Amino acid sequence: MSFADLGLSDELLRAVTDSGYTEPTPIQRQAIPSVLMGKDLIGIAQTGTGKTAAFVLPMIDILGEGRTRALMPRSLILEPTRELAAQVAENFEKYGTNHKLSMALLIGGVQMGDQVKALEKGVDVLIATPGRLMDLFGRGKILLTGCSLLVIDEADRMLDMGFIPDIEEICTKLPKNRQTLLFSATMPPVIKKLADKFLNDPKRVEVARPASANINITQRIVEVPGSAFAKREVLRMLLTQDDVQTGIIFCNRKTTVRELNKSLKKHGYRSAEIHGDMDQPARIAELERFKKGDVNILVASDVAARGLDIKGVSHVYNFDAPWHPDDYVHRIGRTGRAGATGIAYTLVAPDDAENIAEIEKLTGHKIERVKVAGGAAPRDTESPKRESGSRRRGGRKVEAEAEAPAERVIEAPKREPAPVRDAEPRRERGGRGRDRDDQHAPRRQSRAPQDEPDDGWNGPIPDFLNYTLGA
DNA sequence: AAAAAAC
Repeated sequence: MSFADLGLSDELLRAVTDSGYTEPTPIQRQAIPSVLMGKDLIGIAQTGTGKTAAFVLPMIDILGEGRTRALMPRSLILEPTRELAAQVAENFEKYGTNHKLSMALLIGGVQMGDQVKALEKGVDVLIATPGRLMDLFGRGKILLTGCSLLVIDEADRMLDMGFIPDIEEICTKLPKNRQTLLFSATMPPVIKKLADKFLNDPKRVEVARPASANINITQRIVEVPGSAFAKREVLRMLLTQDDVQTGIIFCNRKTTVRELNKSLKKHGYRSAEIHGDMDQPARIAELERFKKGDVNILVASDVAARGLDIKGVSHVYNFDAPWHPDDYVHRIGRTGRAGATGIAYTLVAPDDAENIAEIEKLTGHKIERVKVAGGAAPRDTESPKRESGSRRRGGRKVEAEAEAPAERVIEAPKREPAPVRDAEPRRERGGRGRDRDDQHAPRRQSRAPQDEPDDGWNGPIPDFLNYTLGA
């Protein structure tokens, strides 16, 4: 089965081929022909399954066929987050290169001016988050009566975020006689009711949850003490031990994201951060730095957990075990994409045990526990020669994975001794090749005293390093 | 409990 068998136009097939895709995914195979026939659709699927192309491709052909000059928007795609909306827009550009479709990306956090201008010129596709769409609608800038095609993406996420009333209201502003596609990873009753209300005899398409099915992702749990300080130590061990090309580290809180990123940068890692307290341009900029490879580590809140498609993410770290098991599935799904392999570590403090039980119940399998061996390393290595910078960053395996097959042991990287705590963090004395970091100097000046523990080895050796951790 | 989303 190839894309050519799905009934798509030649121009579209060319764009797909040029993008490097040869074979449709299961959801694309099932959904595309029926969407092309104008049927309503419920897709039980999440990103990573090829869901986006499953609606973008047929939409491009549908809109391309009925082309008159678009005076009013002819289709609307609703997304829960700005990032996802932007990503769908990218898909339209990529696959729509051979069509002359116009679109408007209507998301918050950015100036309204350009969006209004696009709307005034007339567009074929609106890609929007609910808030900004409602805002623009309220200001009389959009007429939705020409939208005969509606996509509600990530409906369960919309529910989580309290968008369902907005969605319902938006639905009533669209013509009754339209085609509606609804995608959701799960089908809670509220979503089922929404579908019953706004879809007409939909075709139902379901594909396996990638998390339970994706054998490309190696999942591991590392048990750690509860403190953020200890977690950061273990995380750095893991980053050093593995050859982390591109990694995303998820935290449960925005404050943790900020603290961790700051800490990693202090330790010489090239990292960026993304969370909802940053304005949109900053989010885009950080994401871009990560995508381009200016940095290889992205510290993120759950704003980045779902749907973000970044190529070549080799590692995902859950700095905190996520509150909801679904989020675990989404987070680790940032790696192991498109047939690649990936590794997902979850740091589990005593408090996180409950969350882990939920996760294992959901995914249906027990996650392998690995140990971080702190051993006697810190004291043994008390040699002033051991300067640390390049070693930590090198990404070489500190320790071959020598261990009993049943139980992997991760050795603590050798480190410099812990001298008396001094006010001036010692790596700023130079000699560690961190000149590049000097551009961050202004930020250092404003360092708050409570940031001190970030400095890891300026303080006393943490007790936990003298034990073997793990189950 | 957290994060997200309009200004």
